[in-house]
Formats: sequence, structure tokens, C-alpha cells
Amino acid sequence: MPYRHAAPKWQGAAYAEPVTGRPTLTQRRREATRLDIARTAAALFAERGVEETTAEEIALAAGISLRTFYRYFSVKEGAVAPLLAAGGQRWVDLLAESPADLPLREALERSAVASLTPADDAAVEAMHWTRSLLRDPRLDGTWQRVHAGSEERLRTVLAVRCPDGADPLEIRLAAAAATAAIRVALEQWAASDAPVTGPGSPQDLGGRCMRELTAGLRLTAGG
Amino acid sequence: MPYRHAAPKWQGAAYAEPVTGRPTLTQRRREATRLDIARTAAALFAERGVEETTAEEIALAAGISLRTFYRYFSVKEGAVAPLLAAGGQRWVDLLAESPADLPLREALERSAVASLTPADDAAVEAMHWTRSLLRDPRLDGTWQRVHAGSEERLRTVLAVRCPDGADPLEIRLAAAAATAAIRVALEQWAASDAPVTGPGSPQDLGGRCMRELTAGLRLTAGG
DNA sequence: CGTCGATCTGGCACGTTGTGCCAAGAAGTC
DNA sequence: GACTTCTTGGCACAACGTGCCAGATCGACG
Repeated sequence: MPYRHAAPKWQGAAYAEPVTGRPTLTQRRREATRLDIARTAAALFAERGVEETTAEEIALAAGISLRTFYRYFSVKEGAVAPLLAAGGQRWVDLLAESPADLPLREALERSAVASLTPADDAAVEAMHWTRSLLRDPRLDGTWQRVHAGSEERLRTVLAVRCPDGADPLEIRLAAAAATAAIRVALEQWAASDAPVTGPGSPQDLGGRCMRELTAGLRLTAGG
Repeated sequence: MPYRHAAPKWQGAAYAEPVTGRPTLTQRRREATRLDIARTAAALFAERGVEETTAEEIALAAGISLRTFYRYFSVKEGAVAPLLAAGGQRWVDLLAESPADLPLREALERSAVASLTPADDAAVEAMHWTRSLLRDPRLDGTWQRVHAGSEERLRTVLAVRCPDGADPLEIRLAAAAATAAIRVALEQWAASDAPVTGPGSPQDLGGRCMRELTAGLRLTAGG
């Protein structure tokens, strides 16, 4: 059950992205609706369980039709993916922006810890949703899929930063191991009752995992 | 969609497992049927794709009813899990049996490589099925789930081998990273056209990945 | 051997999932 | 305002996955 996410074809001339500034109004409205649905679904899933929540209920609660719901998310369980994937997205973005002369292992660790440090209320909220949602085994698939997406994007960024002749296997391994480290840190945190900051927090556990890992991975690129 | 696998309740007095020898005849027949379905499903999935294969077709081809199919596998895509999970099962079994005085990182690497080295025709067959099945994105979820299962079982075995005060986070990380390494090796092999032995084979790539990893993971237990 | 209890099986009904199709409305361009 | 492109929701529909029930089958025991 792939997450096709009802990819709109922004290839038409009409909704072309303006050269300057951000995406068009329609695009932003669409993204807002997407997040609306995600929050609605998260609330229902956390309150009454995934199994006991129908796609129609989510749609109705979000003020849209069932058919439209499936245009935003091709799978019911995937409706909460935007909340679960936000951190991972930030991670690869930060890594891509980090200074090129920084040793790769350092860049990886710093960006990971930074992405696990909630920057605003939305990030704190997303972490709490993560903790709630991870209690439902029916979202395991979504959780795995989200990290598979992170892993792939991370692989791309790593490939850019690494010397041209880098072994693809090494890159894949580094991306997979690093993603697994973040996942483990989040799972461990979610299973505990630690707050989002301080000892036992995601950035604490994540930092420990990443250090444990990068101490051995031969990521010799960079400074 | 959790894999409940229609767990039979072998708690009744009737089908109690004999103290000696293997499981009862009924149990073995059940396992055989399970593998039958798995092979049938794999053949259909590989031939015509997961999307285009209905659960009823698998059931019919395997000589059972649709209802019975769902008693063996609660999700259509999960029907091939036994084939994909065989290697991982062997891995944790080998690790659990490996000598206790062997350094953990050595034991991990050796058992991993051994489990990736096809021991019989069935193992070779399973590897070829793996390669075929990994081409269908609709089996990504099953693939991830299989490794999630391996990771959990590996965690259990590692916990037994590690000193009592071992950090749970460290154990989880090691299990996750090692599982990811094997997964990457298999994915890389499946994407190539390398044979099941020699350079580029699963045990070759798996060994490289594990060495890369264990060189850094602080698995200081054992000799 | 035959009885008994537990399990396996298949058929049916049923709610839910997810998609194709189409017409109506809204957004953006000229 | 005319035109194009995209979004929306309603309908129909195949497939999915489960609860339920009656019949067959298995294993134990006397």
C-alpha cells in the first residue's frame, strides 16, 4: 500500500510556481488542509484507536468528503504521516544546509540533535502526537514508512556530500544506520515518560545514539 | 494492519505438544500449508504483481478457500513473509547458539554472514524470491515488517548475552543498526544481478556492512 | 473400536477500504 | 469575461478483512 499521496500535477501552465517567493496560494491552502486532516486524524486515532476510527469519520471531522480524504492520503493510516515525518524532513534539510567543511559525522550528529530539539510549539506538539500514536500497533507500518522516506532522502544528501568515488553500499549503510538511530531514540523516548527536553529527551537519546554510531562509521568525507 | 497470523491456541489439552520430539502432526501440516501458500503467493506476485493478484486467486491456486487464507495471513501482502523472514530467523537462531565466550561483535558478524550463506536449495530459492519480490513497491511494508520482527528478536538475544547492567538504549541501537545493515546488504544485492555466492553476494555485502558497523558499536560484552 | 472435546475448514453476510468516473465549482491566466 | 486547469463530492464498484455458524477432521482416552 504505497503512499501515492494523490500527487497533483503541477505541470500545467495555470498553477505554475512563481519564480519569486513561495508556492502559490492554492498550493499553500492544500498543504494547510493536509495538516488539518493530519491533526484531526491524530486526535481521533489517539482518542479511540486506529481500528475503531473510520476514514469517513476523519473526513467528516475535518470538514471534507470521504472522496477528498483519499485524494490527500491514499491510505487511512497514512493520514498522520505529515506529523511523524516533520522531524525527519527538518533533519535532512539541516544537513543539506550545514557547512561543507564540517566533517560529515559531525554534521550528521549536529543536524540530528537539532532536528530533535523542538524549535516551536508545532514541533513540541508533533512530538507529543508521536508518543501517542506510537502506542497503536496499527501505525507501525506508517512509522516504518516514514523512516524509509527519511532514509532515502538522507541517502541523497549524503551522496552529494561524499567524494565522487564513494561506495554506494557505504552511503546506503550510513543512511540506514543513522535513520535507525533516530528511530530508536524516538521509540525509547516515546516508551518513557521523559519530557521533550532535558535528560531522556529525544535530543539526548538521539545524540547518544548518533555518537555511538558515528564513532565507527567510516564517514571520512569533509574537513 | 498487524500481522496477527491467526495464532492458534495450543493451550487445549487435545493438541498438546508431546514432551519428546517435534510438534504434532497437525502443527506440522499447518506449517507446511503456510509455506505452500507463501510459495504460491510469491509466484503470483512475481508473475503479475501484487496489485493485480487477489487474495482469492492465491487461495484458489493454493487449494484452499478465501476464508482459510485469511486464517493463515491476516493481510494479503503478508503471505510472502515466511519466505522473506526465513533468513532473519536463522540469524538470531545462530547467534543464540554461538559460543558465549566469543566477542559479541564477532558473533554478530559471523552469524549474520552464515545466515546470508544459503545452506540448502530452499535457502537459495528464498533468496531468489526475495529479489523478485523486492521489485514490487507494494511489498515494502511487508519487507519493513519482517525486519522489524528480526530486530525485536535480535534485541532479545542481545539482552541475554549482554552484561546485566547493559544500557537498553545501546541494545536497541545495536539490534536496529545490525538489522539495518543486513537489510541494506540484501536490498543492494537484490538491485544488482550478482549471484547468491561470490563477490557482490549477500554474504559478501552483509559481511562488509557488519564489519563497518561493529568496528564502531560499543559491543564490549563477551571475551 | 467408538465417544468426546478441541481444532480446522469453507461458506455466507457484512462493514470498510480504496479507486474510477463524471459533473459542478473555484482558482489562475490571458 | 472567456478559457484552462485544478479541486471537490457524489456514486458505483471490486477487493479487503472479519464475525459467525455448521460440518469435517484430528487427537486423546477408555
